[in-house]
Amino acid sequence: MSSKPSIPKGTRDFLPEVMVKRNYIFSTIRTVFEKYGFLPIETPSMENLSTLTGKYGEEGDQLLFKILNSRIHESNKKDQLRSEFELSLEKSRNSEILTEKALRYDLTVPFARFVVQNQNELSFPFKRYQIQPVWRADKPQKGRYREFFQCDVDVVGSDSLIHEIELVLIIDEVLSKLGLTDVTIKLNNLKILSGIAEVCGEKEKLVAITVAIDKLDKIGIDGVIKELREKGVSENAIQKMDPLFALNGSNEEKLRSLSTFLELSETGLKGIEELSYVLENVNKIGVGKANIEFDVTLARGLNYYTGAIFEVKANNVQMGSITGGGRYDDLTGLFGLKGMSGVGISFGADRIYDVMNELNLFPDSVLASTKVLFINFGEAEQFYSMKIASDFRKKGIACEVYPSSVKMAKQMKYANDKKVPFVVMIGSKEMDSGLITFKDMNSGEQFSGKPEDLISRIK
RNA sequence: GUGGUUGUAGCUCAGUUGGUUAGAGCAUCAGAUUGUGGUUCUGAGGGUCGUCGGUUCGAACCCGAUCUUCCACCCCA
Repeated sequence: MSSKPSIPKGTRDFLPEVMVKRNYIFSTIRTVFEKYGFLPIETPSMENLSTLTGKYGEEGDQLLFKILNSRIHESNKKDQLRSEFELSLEKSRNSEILTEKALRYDLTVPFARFVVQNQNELSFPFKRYQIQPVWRADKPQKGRYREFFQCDVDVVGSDSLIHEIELVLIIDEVLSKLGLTDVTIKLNNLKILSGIAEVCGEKEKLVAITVAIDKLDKIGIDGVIKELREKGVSENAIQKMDPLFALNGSNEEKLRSLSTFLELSETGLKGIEELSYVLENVNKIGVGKANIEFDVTLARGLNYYTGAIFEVKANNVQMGSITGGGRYDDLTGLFGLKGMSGVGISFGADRIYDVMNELNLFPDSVLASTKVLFINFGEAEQFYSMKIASDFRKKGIACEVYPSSVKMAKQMKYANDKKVPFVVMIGSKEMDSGLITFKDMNSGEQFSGKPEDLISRIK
């Protein structure tokens, strides 16, 4: 029996009205990326499972969309398939006989794979951008989809902090171009977090510690301490961490008190130095309205970051981070290419869309693709209009001729609904005089003149 | 994955202890206005009440399952 067709949970169809707005976001981002010298690449939707597993931590592995191997019903190893499947029911495991491919989880790890694989074609430092969908087998919520677009910029083969500085400038420029001015760019450095763990004498508990203090905002000091205890962090270490929770003041003040805290950790001090350098120089160059904040509690779970960590939050909107990233010193090392430091960020296009939609930040002009609509008064008038429309298009003006000579109110309404700014009327009067009548739909004013008069008005 | 929540017209939502033909606003379409939209007036169309099953003389309403939405945890764009 036929039931309504549907699409998988967490995926969406995009109607034209939505697509125009999405494309506005993509093209804004792309334009900025290119202005900073980044070049586009694409990689396949699916990667070998072995490329992805183990790169995102245990949680990440669970969120991979694995692809079942094709034609297993034709296999002559059915016993092996059965026993592997039985084992998979008991615990998470990857068995190549069952699944050897997965949809990509992000764009960074496939990029590292790409760099290693194509290293002889690339010249370093290599700056690339990549705008493609990624997939996560997460439980969907608001702002959390199973298929969504990431817009990544990364540079590999350079450990210069100039890139960290430029990434902050890129974030600022993209978001202010989109009208997202009330945002906070949070910065931290993994070396600072390592230093903290070191000073507390719990170096090997780094992940547990960072994950716990990341939740400070949410669960408070007591909650963090409780979680630290549960994770087996010693009382002594927890006590030592106390000053961290009291950090406040300007970025400089926070860094100063932290450098005292970290004075015995070479790594920690290096982190402070890097972060100070980035903050100082970003300030010198200057950004728009974005707040830039050093946040010690900012810890991203990804276990490949080694230096700078970035995260961007839109203020006054209930939405997770809209951009995130960091520096990874040895991601290509996992694929056999040592000594290639990389750093990059990723804009979450779908979340940016949701935030912009909620705050009504899409300009009307985004929706107005057609600049001129020619009213259709009949066949002779229609072809006369089409000739002029053709001239307009040669001048780069998007226009259309209404397809049939239905009553004018309907044609006007079409222009109005589509937010077309100018309507041209050519009836027998205009055909005789060689002039055209055109109306400015915003002001309601109507003029008579040559086609060039309208063109100059539009430009 | 665990726990909870939601679903009624294209959209936002009413719908009484279970009781004739399920309503409103907005949107759509038609007319008032045969060369003038966005304002106004009149009218019309549009629903298997998420889906499947159960209880009942009778279900939008009660029960079960399933899907979906949103929320918390986990994690994250």
